[in-house]
Amino acid sequence: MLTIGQLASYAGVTVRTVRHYHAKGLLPEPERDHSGYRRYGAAAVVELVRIRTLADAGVPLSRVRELLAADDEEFVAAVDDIDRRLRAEIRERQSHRERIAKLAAGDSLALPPEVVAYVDRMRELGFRERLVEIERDSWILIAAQMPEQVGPWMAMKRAQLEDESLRRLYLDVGELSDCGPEDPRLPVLADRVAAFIQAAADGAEGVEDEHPVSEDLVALLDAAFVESFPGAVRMLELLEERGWTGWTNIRRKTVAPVPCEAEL
Amino acid sequence: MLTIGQLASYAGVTVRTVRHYHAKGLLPEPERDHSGYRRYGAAAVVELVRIRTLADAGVPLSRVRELLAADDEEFVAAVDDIDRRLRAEIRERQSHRERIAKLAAGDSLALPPEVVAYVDRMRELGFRERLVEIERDSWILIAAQMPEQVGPWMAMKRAQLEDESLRRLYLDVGELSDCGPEDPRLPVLADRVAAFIQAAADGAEGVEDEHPVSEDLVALLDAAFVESFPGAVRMLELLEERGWTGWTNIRRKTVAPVPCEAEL
DNA sequence: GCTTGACCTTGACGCTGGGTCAGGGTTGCA
DNA sequence: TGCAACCCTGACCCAGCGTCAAGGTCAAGC
Repeated sequence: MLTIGQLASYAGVTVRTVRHYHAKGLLPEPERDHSGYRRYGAAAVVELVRIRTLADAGVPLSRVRELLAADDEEFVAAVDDIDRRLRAEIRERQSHRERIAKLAAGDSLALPPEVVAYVDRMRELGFRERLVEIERDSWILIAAQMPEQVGPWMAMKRAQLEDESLRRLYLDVGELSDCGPEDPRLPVLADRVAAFIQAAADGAEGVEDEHPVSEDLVALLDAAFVESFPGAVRMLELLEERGWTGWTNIRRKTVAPVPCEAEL
Repeated sequence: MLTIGQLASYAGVTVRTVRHYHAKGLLPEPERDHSGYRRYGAAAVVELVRIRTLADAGVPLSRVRELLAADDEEFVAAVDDIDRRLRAEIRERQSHRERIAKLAAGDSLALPPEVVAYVDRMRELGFRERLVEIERDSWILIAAQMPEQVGPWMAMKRAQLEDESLRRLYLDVGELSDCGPEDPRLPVLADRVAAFIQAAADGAEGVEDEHPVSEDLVALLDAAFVESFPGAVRMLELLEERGWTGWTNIRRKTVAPVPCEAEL
């Protein structure tokens, strides 16, 4: 008669494993001797080896019992199923390998390469670091929501960067990073932004947005802007005074009807 | 300000996942509002997307924090490490696929093909099913302990099967499957076995065992024999009377010196 | 007879990455 | 005012054991 340790060593597994198989009902609990020790016969070794043969071939323990009792046809069907699972797991790891290799190859985290090029160009052109960061983070958010739009949109942005006057305006927006809410540069900047938007709007009257972005995303990007710049809230107020609302997607303010006292 | 559900949906994960990341310290716990709800800013979405980017590339959560904070060099080293793990996992599944395919191709469980051929031949020759089974189980045990020995040894056993007189003896051993301990066929069979072993021993005087088997394994195989046949114990006794001990590996009995009364 | 070390016993927690209740409070809209 | 849709914490669940804790048992050596 064998003790659990002997059984385990014959089958090349640990004692814990044997007990685990008992608990799972894979291997029947044997008789106990007078002191409560489990005592096994040779047949238990055979059973255990058969279980390990399946387990070592990637069969989940939950299916081992079924396979041990299966006839040929059931066995082949079950094996088919398990093989499918194995292939799926392999494909998964392979796609993981590809993704992680791309990350290591220099993609900044969560950023498509076009965006990396864009923020690099911003740095070259001397944009304030804070502005570059908010831009990068914004694109992380955009890429997460609508990855297919990033490519064409990015091309447009890059072109804007190379436009002298626009770039100068945008460079100055970077000064927001050290403007408090009362900074005298804010109204000046708001004027320039409003003028630019007005010109753009005039030039594109009736033209739909090229890059339709959900309200939610716009709100999120505006929030990111506000979180990043201390002067951002004041800037939004100044733009409202000038008839514009929002930042990410600046629009003409629709004048909300002020309720008359009579209506209250 | 975002609720946890909004944050989760921006990042394409479940609420449970966000809370899990809080618990693991991957994502900092945000402020709570007056009713205890978590309130997130846009920066949290960015962080969460970055975490998911790594997780989706197969980075274990336990290493995500490290990678988010890593410089380029550390990042590449960590990625190398993770890629190694992924490759190892892929190799593992591939070997699982091969093994399970072999099992489905007809290998009886845990049996090398030579052994399958051997037990099939036993059935063809009309051996008792019980004997075939104990033979098969014995080979499962042997293959588990010393797989490399199975091939050559099996060749020898197959040759023995084709030896007329030996086969007849072995066929009759199969009758043990319905012999009680007092069956009159037992002494006759024991005589025949003893005679055969004697002859074999005479022919191989001084020759070492071709197939050295550990004492433990021999004991295990003997135990399997005893478990399978009700008459096995009696058979062993009869062989002892004839000067032999054991079954799997029958040897001349070394006569233990009987203690004289004077010595007690 | 006593000690020591190697076994054995049950019970419980740990790992991964969340899923899925349970039992309760909050918010927002009709 | 009610209802659906959120939110909260706490807890158990999956696989396949590893590992510790706290205690009982066995064989051997002194």
